[in-house]
Amino acid sequence: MKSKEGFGKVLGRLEREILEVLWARQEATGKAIFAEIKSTREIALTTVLTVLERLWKKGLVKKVKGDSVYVFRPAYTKEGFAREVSGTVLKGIFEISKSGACASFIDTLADTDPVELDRLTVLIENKKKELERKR
Amino acid sequence: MKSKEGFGKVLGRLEREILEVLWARQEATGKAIFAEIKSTREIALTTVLTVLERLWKKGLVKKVKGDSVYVFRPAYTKEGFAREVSGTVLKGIFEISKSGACASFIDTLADTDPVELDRLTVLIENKKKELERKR
DNA sequence: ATAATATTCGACAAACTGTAGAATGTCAAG
DNA sequence: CTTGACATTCTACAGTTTGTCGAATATTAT
Repeated sequence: MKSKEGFGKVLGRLEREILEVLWARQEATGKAIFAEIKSTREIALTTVLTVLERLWKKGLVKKVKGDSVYVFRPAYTKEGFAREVSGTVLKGIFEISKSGACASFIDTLADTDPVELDRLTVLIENKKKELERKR
Repeated sequence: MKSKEGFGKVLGRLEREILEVLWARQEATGKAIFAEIKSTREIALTTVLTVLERLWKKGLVKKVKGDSVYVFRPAYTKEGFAREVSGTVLKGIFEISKSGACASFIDTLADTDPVELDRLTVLIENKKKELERKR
């Protein structure tokens, strides 16, 4: 299966770069973010500002007036964001095939970081207990 | 977190509908697919044909000349497709946050179908054994 | 060869993302 | 209060993706 860009692309390249900067710094001005990205590749300040604005409209970053300049912050932690997004995506994929998605999940995890398998076992146990308590 | 359309949208609405028809039928002519979708909502034959063509270009369906008419087939099983796609998506999300994605995976699964938790435990055990064998 | 059918082409609209210059707003120093 | 310097927003365009079809072309059957 090819598909150049990959399916379920979650964010655009620049959007992603910006969020990564914000997650690393907790908060930053548009200019600071611009500077950091600029150190990597050619880009205009307004480009960064525009995308920040879009991220704000999407509710992914917060914008607060600081000392005469707006300061941006991520609206979600990396973990929270990954959680939300994968929740959405997985729900969609489960609709297509739960078993396929499960298999792939384990494969991908094992591929990426086998140690996580143990942690996952624990998560499952906890979840089971949690479900039982509710019952 | 809002985001009207959900992140990681895997396929467009019509693309998805068409694939679902194909997965259900194994194979079908464009016309047959058109008829099925038409029974649900107003749509033109060429619209369906065009999207079938695009799915073919993406490598998601096969197109074979049958008895004077092209017959389409899914290029992947539902399971295989879900597997591929979730592999891609998850790899991307893991890059953002493995723990977040794992947590969400368990949550979503427990939400959708708690019984699967046990099956997942088995999958993990098998995967661990497989990894050990390789070592 | 004609009429009926099937298939492909070309187009347009609406989102989404990247890109950035132009216009406008703000605020402090003179 | 006017002028700069800097900050922010506006407007615009290009490229991609998906949905949508009519028109043109090709194929088949009569």
